[in-house]
Amino acid sequence: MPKIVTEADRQLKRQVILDAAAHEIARIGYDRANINTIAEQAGIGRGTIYLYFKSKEEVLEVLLDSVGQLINEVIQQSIEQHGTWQYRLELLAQTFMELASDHRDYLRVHVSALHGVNRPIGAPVARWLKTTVSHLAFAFERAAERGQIRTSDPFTLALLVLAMLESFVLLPEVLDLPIHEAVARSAFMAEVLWGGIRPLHTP
Amino acid sequence: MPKIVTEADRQLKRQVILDAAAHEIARIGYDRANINTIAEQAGIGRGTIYLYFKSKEEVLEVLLDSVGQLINEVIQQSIEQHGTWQYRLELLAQTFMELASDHRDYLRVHVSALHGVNRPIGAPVARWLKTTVSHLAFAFERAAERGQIRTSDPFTLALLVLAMLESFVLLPEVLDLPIHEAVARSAFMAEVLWGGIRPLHTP
Amino acid sequence: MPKIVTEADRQLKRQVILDAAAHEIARIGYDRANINTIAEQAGIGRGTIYLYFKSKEEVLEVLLDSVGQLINEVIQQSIEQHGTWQYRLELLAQTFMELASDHRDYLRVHVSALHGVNRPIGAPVARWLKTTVSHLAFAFERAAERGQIRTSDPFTLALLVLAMLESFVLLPEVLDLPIHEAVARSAFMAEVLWGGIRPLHTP
Amino acid sequence: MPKIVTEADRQLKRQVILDAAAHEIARIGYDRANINTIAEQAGIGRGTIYLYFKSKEEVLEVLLDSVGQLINEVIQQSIEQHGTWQYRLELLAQTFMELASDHRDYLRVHVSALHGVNRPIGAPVARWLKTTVSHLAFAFERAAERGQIRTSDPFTLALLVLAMLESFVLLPEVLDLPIHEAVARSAFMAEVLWGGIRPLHTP
DNA sequence: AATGAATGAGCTTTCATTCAT
DNA sequence: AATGAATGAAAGCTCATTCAT
Repeated sequence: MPKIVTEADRQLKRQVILDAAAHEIARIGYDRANINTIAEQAGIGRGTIYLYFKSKEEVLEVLLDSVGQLINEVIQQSIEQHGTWQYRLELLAQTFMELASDHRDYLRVHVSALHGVNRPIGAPVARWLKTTVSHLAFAFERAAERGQIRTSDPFTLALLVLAMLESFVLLPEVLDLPIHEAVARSAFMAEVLWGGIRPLHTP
Repeated sequence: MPKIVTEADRQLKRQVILDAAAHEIARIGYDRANINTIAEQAGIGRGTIYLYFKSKEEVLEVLLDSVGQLINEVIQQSIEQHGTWQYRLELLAQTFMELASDHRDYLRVHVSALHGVNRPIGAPVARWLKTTVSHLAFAFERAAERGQIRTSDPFTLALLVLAMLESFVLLPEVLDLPIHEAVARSAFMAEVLWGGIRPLHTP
Repeated sequence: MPKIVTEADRQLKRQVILDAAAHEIARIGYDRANINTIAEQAGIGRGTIYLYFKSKEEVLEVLLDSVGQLINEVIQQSIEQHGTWQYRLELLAQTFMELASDHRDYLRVHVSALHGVNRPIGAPVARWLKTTVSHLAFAFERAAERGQIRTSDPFTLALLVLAMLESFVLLPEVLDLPIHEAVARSAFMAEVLWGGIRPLHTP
Repeated sequence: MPKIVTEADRQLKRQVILDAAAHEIARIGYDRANINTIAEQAGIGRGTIYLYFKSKEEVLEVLLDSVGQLINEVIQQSIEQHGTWQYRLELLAQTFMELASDHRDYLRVHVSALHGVNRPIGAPVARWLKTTVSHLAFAFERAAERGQIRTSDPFTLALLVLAMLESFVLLPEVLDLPIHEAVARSAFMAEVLWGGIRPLHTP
């Protein structure tokens, strides 16, 4: 009888590989990240990676899709909340920061790919950006229609919000902040943003 | 008899090389950018590059320093203006957009290196960020002291402003805008930002 | 309780593996033939092959021995016939063609290994060639002594005959002939050959 | 000034590489032949080969085209001779043998590729075979029309002749003959062949 | 000063073979 | 007995850098 490997086992090992890959790519970038090193860090043989992924490129694609989904979920949950948009923005900033803290390597890879140059490999993240900006812009547009926020350009606003969020992933590295400090900063970010879009009559 | 090459000639050719390098790196990234292709685009021989730069890495370093200075000048000139901070922010956004439009390749390389992963090569841009954030934060702090703007965290505010500015390098890819449209978007950005930091008593 | 596997069962499964191997090797050659693909085509697991053969190399060896024996039998039966040598040659050509048609993959592998380069793996076929040429040469020598054919160099004649026969394995590929046409061609081959060695006084 | 390398220099070094490749491929076959070893035998660095050939596959293609041309020249010169066809066939056999002796590695590669299995890489030689068989068949057809030889199937006859010639590349390995002996054998081959196709009225 | 031919380290990927189940 | 997941040696190829000219 063959060794029995369930689909769950496969997914588990895929995750181990993805984690190792995220670590390496976050450290030295996709091009320099070495399949051999990734395998070592994943505690498996070099060839084993190719039983789980078609190529090095596919590892990155799955990685990016995975983190893209994570981010989308955070955004979705935040902006679908009941309550004021001030509150929603605070929540968005905070949960995004927590995500970045929990999955630091993944976020680094994501941001790196997003702002990275136009290699074919950047395409998936570019698509992600367009989609996510659109969703966010739509939410802003509805909010503006209802007088909950005030904006003349929901699309660009959405891009700005995403840019702010993603730039905060850089914070820990640049400022060497402990995590609770960074969370506090995210609150400030939400505050500035809210100031920029709140309806004039709000206090 | 050796050909006489003045320092000005050297600087000129260095610039030609840097332009070619910026083009290639903006296109496919530092790691994939090919010294041979860069030499061809610069119209010189492959080995000649090494008479002007120690290594491929040095080319990038000089490139990044160069664009870093360009950005600093734009920022400096904008925030040192006379007039309201609302005006200064508008000017900053606009001139930055013009810079991004005039030196698109350079800016792409800059943003890519800034958000890129932690390779040794990223260090120069990280230093640039710390310095520039500090300068900007200092200006915001002074402005806050004078009641020209309202902020509780000048440092983070500075980071937010830079994040907004740099995010606009993505605009062409995301929105496919003609340049005058993009400039208009920058005005919107300044508007939101100003809304977020203007003193409460301002109109 | 171990499954009981008789020697006959073993031989049967060995044959299945050999067939699959012949198919793959005939298609893309020994070096590129993939153990995994062979196993799939044989309808067994990858590791199972190693219960029946020591290595990939051994599979080829057995394959070559097997087809070598097949050919020898055809040759033996033809030249041991009663009747004129003209008849025997015709029969040889025809039955060889039928063999090539019935076991096309096996013959392709055989010819490929025979004319292939001097890898250790070619040794078995080289031995086969020496032996078979010798047998055929011996028969020609006896026939010459009895005046049934006329030749000054039975050994080289034997080599020529084998070369002609084997070259006909190329026929389908070169001429895209249907099988009965190819058989007709084999008759022509026998005719030319007979013309070259028949005693002068024969009609 | 760059190092000046003339086209003649290039061709010379290409030839050195081809010779080394022919040696290795004749020894262990195309698939096992190692670019590294070939480079070593050619006395150059590993990467240098790729300055002269696009890929390992191209090396083989050029190699095969080159030997194909050599063979074609020998055939052409022989069958265009004045004199009887008996003489032409003798000449053909002899000059072919000399070719095989002068360029043993090249001929081994040629024959190996010709009888090798249907890898994409075999296509060039298959084309060569079709063309060359056609040419030869055409010559035989004309000769038959003029009553110089007697054959009912020029095409198959041409294939037979080529098969005989190529089979003699195996001679050294099978018989371990010194070269003059091998040439003598080629005379025998021509003799048998001539016997098989000479017009009935010839002596 | 300028060149581009030459180099070899280092990369991704394949695949015969092993072995726990 | 049978399996297929796991392995790592080995291969082709790219490219930053050197250096003879």
